[in-house]
Amino acid sequence: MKASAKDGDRLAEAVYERVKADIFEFRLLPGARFSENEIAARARVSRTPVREALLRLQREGFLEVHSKSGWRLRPLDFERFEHLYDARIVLELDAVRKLCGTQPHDSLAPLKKAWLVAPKQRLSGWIEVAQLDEAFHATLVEAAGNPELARMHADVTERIRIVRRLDFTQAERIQYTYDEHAAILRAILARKAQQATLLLRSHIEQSKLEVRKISIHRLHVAHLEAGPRNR
Amino acid sequence: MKASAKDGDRLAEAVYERVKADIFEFRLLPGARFSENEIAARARVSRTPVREALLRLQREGFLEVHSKSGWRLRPLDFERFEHLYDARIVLELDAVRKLCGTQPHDSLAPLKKAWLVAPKQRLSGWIEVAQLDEAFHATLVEAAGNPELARMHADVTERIRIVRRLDFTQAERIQYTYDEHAAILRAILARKAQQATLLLRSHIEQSKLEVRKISIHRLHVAHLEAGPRNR
DNA sequence: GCTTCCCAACTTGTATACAAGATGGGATGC
DNA sequence: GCATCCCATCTTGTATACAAGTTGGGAAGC
Repeated sequence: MKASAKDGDRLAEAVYERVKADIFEFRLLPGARFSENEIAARARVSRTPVREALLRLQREGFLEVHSKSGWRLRPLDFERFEHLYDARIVLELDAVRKLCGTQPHDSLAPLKKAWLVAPKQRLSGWIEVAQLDEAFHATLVEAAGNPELARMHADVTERIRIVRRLDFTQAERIQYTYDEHAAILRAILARKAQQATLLLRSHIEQSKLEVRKISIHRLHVAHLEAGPRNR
Repeated sequence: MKASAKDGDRLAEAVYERVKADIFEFRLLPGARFSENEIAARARVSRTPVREALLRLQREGFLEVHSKSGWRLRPLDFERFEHLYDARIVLELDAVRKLCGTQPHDSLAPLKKAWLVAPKQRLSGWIEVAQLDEAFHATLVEAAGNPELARMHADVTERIRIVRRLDFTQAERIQYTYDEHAAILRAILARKAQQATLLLRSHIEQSKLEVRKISIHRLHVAHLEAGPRNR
C-alpha cells in the first residue's frame, strides 16, 4: 500500500498518522531521538510534509524539538498523565451530570448494545476492548452536546492512550471495566446523577491507579534491561 | 523594530503572533480571504514560516484553508462561542471547587490586590480591564493546580477573546465585573464553595449573554453597511 | 592514559523552485 | 443580451537549496 500516491495530496497528513502510529505501537520509544531526514527517508517524501507533521505532534505534546539538534519523543511523564486523568474526570462528570438532567438520548443506544451484554458476549482482546473503552467515554461526552468539550476530551484521550491501553492487558481488568461501564450506564439511564458521577469518578480513578502501577512496573523492567538511556 | 533580525531564528513564531494580533485587532476581518504570499510579502519573509504559522492558527480554530484556493479567517460562529463559554463554566467551576477544598493559596494574593480595591482605584480603560479579567479567571484555574486543565482554559480564553472584549466596551459592565469578581473572590477565600460556584456561574453566564447581545448588534450594523459579504 | 581543542558531519530553520488544481473573466457562439 | 467554454493567473502542496548552529569524536599535547 503506497501511501504517497492516492492520498489526495495530503502527504503531511499521512506522515502525521504514520508517526503517531509508530508512537502508539512502540516502534518509536519514549525518549528516542531522531531527525526529520530519517522520517522523510522512511516515508519516501521530502522534509516539508514531515516537518508539518512533526510540528503538529509537537503542539499536541508528543514530541520535543531542540533547535539545530534534533527531535525526540517526549519521555513518559506520569505526573502529566495523572493530570490528564483528572481532566478526564472533570470533563466526563460534567457530561454525565448534563445527561442525567435531560431527556434520555438515543445517542446512548450504541453503548447499551456494546456494554449491557451477557458475559458470554463480552470481548476479550485487549486491543478491541481498549478501543471500545475509548468509544464509551467519548460517546458520553459527545452525547452531552458540547462539541468543544468533546474535542478537549478527545485530545486528552489521545494523549493518555499510550499508557491507558496497558490497563487492559490484565484480563481481570477487562471484566471490571465491563461491570463498571454497565453500572454507570444503568445509573445514567435511570437519571441517578449522584450515583452515576460517583461510579464514574471511582472508575476513572481506578484506571489511573492501575496505569500507574503497571507503568512503574514497566519502567522498572525497562531500567533493568536497558540501563540508563533517556536524558 | 525589525522583527526578522533579533528574534533568535523564530520567524514562524513572529508571523504567528503578528497574524494573531491582526485578527484580534480587526485588521483581518472575519470571513476575509487571503493568500500565503500576501502575508509573506507583508512580513518580508518567505512562505515557509508563514505556512507554519497559518497551519498552527488553523489547528487552533481561527483559520480555514481551501486546497489550492486560499485561506480565510473563519467567520464569527456564535454557537461555537456559546459552547466555549459553557466550557469555561465547566473548567472554572471545577477550579473553584478545588480551591475551596484546600488551604488558601497565596497564589490568589495578586487577585486580592487587583480586585479588592476601593472604587476610586478601579481601572476604567476597557483594554486594560479585559486583560485583567482574563488574568483573574486564568489565575483561578492555574491556582487549582492542574496544568493540563489550565492549558485547556487558556486555549478557550484565546478563542473567545475576540468577542469577549466587546463586553468591556460598556462602562457599566466594567463596574459589574469589579463587583462580581470581588464577591467571587471573597467567597473563595471564605471557602464557601456553594456560594462561590453559584456566583461564578452566573458571572460567566452574564458575560455570555452580554457578548451575544453586542455581537448581534454588531452583526446587524455590519450587514447594514457592508451588505452580503461572507460565504 | 587523560584532557583539550577543533573540525567535519548533522541538524533545524528559511528561502526558493516546481507541480498541479482552482478560479474568474473575457472571447465566442447564438 | 446571455450562456458557455477556455485559458491565463493565482493558489496551495511538495521538493530542493542554502544558511547557520550543535555536536561528537579524534588528533594533539602533555
